[in-house]
Parts: sequence; structure tokens; C-alpha cells
Amino acid sequence: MPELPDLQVFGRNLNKKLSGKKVKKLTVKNRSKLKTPVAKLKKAIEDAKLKRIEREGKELYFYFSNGNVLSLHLMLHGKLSLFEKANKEKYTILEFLFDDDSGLALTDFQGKATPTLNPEEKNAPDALSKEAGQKFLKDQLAKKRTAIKAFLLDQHNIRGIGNAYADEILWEAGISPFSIANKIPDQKIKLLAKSIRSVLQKAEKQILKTHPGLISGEIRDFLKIHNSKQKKSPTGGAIHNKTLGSRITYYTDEQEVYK
DNA sequence: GTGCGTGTTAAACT
DNA sequence: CAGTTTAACACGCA
Repeated sequence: MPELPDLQVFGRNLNKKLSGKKVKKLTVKNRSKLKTPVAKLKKAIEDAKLKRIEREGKELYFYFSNGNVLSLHLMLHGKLSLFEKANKEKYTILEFLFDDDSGLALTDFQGKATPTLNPEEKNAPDALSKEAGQKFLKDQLAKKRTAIKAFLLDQHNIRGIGNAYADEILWEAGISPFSIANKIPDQKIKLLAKSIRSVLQKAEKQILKTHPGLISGEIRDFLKIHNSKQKKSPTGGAIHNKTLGSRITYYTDEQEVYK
């Protein structure tokens, strides 16, 4: 459910609340998405001190003082929740119990949220990383014949952009989501690179302001285009919606189509 | 009651 | 064959 800016806020808040604590117990209640044997995971994490938490793409990486890293991907419906002593959530995937009897649970009614021990390094750059700039986009877009929105959503290309923010970014850049990736002119690619950063960073600030302690859910009520409550863009263009790749896409005629 | 929304992947398609 | 597209997952929420 959450997208990059939400996850960025979760990471900040979890850091504040949890870093420095030692894991007393790790319990796995649903191991269907876990590729590591439970015993191995417990051995890697139990008794280790949680150093820090960082967002990577759409995942949260938990770094431990013994060098191990546990990544949590919330997928569509994963939720994090803090508890004292005992976790009472339904649909729990796994739970940490720290040495002060506080705890963190990962739950998902769909069972799709995915924990990964020591994830491999990914090739695709994070959307907010330095590498994901104009030059990178120009090189990659030249190779692709898909719609630009499909490109942005594919985590093998660039990591962290989801359905809602893809629409916001493309509106900001003045590019139609239906534009073909390798038909977009250089000066628009430059705008796209800028928009990715500015839209995501502004959203993070906004969420932090209105929901300072957030560690789960998603806040999207302030979105300008991907928002069923908005009829017009800030510059007055009527907002249309259409399905693209089995997902709803909001856009206006202010965005140029390159085909 | 009813339909929409969110990310990824396996499977289908071109 | 390889690149691209889609349906399915199953519930909470409005």
C-alpha cells in the first residue's frame, strides 16, 4: 500500500523508536515468502542489536550490529505495528521482541509481505539516488518501447516509484503516461529527472508534516492528479482516467504524448 | 451490500 | 526468443 514517501517516513520513525534495541526473540508465523530457513533467520537476528533502518526502493532494510540485514517488503497490504509484550495482530508474518519487551510486527492479510535476509544488491538505482538522473534515464529510455509509465513502475528499471506517484511525476514533467519511452525528447527527460526528485521529496515533507509518527498505511489525500477527489489539475486541466497495465492512470491533456 | 486500490510475479501474448 | 502485458493474490475501506 505505501509508496516511497510513506516508506521514507516509516523508516525515519522506526529508527527513532527502535534503533539501539537488542532483539530478544524473532518469531516467524508465516514463512511462505521467506527464502531462508527459519532457524537460520533466528540465528542471524536474535541477540543482535538493531543499528538502523533505511528505505531502499520499496523495502525497509533493518541493519544489525552483527552485519546481517533483514529487508521487509510490504507489498500491497503489509503493515507494521508496534506492541508491548504481546502482538495481538491478525495475519502476522513475523514479529520482533526487543529486550525491553517492546515489539514490532509485520502483518499482511494477503500473506504477500516479504522478509529477506541479506538481500542481494540490486542493479536498478533507487529513485532518489544520485545515479537515477538525467543521463541514466536517457540511456535506459532509449532501449524501451513501453509506455513511460510502465517503465517508471518496473522496479528492474528504477526502484521506488508506485502507481500513484508515477502519475504525479508525469504530470509535473508534462509527459503523457502513454508516451513511448524511446520517443521522449531530451529536454523532457531532463524535466522528468527533476520531477522524480521534487515530487517524491515534497510528498515526504508533506506526510511528515501532517502525520509525524506514521509507521504504516499510506497518505495520498494531497496528491494533485492521482486523486479521485480532484477534477482539475492545479493549472486547470480536466483530469481523465484510463487503465494502463491493469492499473488506473490519472492524467490531463496538458501532458504531451510522444509516440 | 459493492467496487476500488495497491506491488509483484508467473504466465500469456506478440 | 525476448521483450512486453496482464490476471491473480484477498481483504479493508468508503
